Amino acid sequence: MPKISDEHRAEKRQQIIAAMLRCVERDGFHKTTMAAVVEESGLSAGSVYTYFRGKNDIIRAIAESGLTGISAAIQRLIPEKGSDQTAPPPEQAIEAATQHLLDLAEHLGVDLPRIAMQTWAEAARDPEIHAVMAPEARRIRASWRTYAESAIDSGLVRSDADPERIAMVLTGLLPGFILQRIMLGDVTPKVYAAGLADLLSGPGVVR
Amino acid sequence: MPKISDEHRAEKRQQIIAAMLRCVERDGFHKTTMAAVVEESGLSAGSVYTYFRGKNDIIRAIAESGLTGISAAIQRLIPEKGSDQTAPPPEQAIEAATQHLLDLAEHLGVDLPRIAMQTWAEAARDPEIHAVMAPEARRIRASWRTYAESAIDSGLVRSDADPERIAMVLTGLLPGFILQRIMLGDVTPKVYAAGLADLLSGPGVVR
DNA sequence: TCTCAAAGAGAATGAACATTCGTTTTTCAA
DNA sequence: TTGAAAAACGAATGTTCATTCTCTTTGAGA
Repeated sequence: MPKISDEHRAEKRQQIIAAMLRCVERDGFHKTTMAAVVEESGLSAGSVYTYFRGKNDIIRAIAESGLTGISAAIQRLIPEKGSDQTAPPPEQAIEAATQHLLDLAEHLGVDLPRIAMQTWAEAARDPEIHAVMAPEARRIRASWRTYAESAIDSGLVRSDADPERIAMVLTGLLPGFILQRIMLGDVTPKVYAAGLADLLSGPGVVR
Repeated sequence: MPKISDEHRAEKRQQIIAAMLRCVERDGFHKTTMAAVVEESGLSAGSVYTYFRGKNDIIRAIAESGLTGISAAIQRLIPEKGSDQTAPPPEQAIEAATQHLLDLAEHLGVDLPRIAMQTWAEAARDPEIHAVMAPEARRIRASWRTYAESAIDSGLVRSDADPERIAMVLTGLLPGFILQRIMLGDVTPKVYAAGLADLLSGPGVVR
């Protein structure tokens, strides 16, 4: 009985997802046709439908895998609890996070900013997509919160600061980076981080 | 010859745009049907098509009016050139800008964050929409840049800081606010600004 | 080697949708 | 009041698209 292994099944699903990602980059979710996904994947219509229940099922899969890994990348910036290492300053943390985003995009061979935009738009209108994406958003916020606590402990931020609020601001900087990449195309992790450093250094005297 | 005045024409167009905005809030651009816009507007299909060439034409009109007024609102935060007034600190500027966004949404009676998300997604995939939206994005950046220059002059930011970089960060905070409103729903202008204030105050000693 | 269940293919199907078109209603200059 | 031109209407149209269905191929186990 020729039955595909779970492994092969996962591979094929990935192949289809990758095909749809390439389409979504160009056309967004609702302007990509299944015919385009079929062609891009190199499979046939019938075949695609044996791996996914339908178009919405592929969209859900993309939303789920979405920005997975961003929260983990932020976690890595945070020194172990109880270690004597100090947290990096916020501008370094933001540079690392945005750079990680670009590296991830290059690794996947997709235009991550454009795809992120499409999935956020989908989350904004479809409660089901919102539900699958919200946990990662919460994880990203939580990672920044842990970072903020660590930054407070390290003396980088005043001790009576509220880590959750700080996490909101740091979380907010990422979509701002992505949107400006799309709309203006000129931001890079380095200059973005430098801007934050300028802002953070306050009215410090020059040299 | 019964011909509609330009004024009446503009009113009708506005009525149709408002109807489509209500649809887009729920369904996004490509899942709202013209039938839905027709019903929501209270007009007939034929009538809608005498005011707009087609669906894309309405989308373009929405993208054009988009976030108009945000850059102007930011401009208002900046003291007159040569005046002896000092610029507000960044956290106050961000609070005012985000609050203005929410006020504008309430005034228009629409869910501006959701609609902004949809238009950005559209800009990310359609060069024509990108082209009509980019100028306002540039204006917003330019307004923040002028603010940054003013903040430097006022001694709020170190004098060797680069105003363009600072503008990138401040510009980036707005979409970050909007996305977190959609995904997590908990940010408000006050707490967002307070988070920025915490971050900006650096390792200051408490009291 | 043979069998048969499952995978793959791609044409066919039917629903959904944007737009048009023929008709009716409204408006206003004469 | 009237007539003609424009606006409004909404059923009809033709296309596009997701999904299904039937047929063919594949390959693991007997």
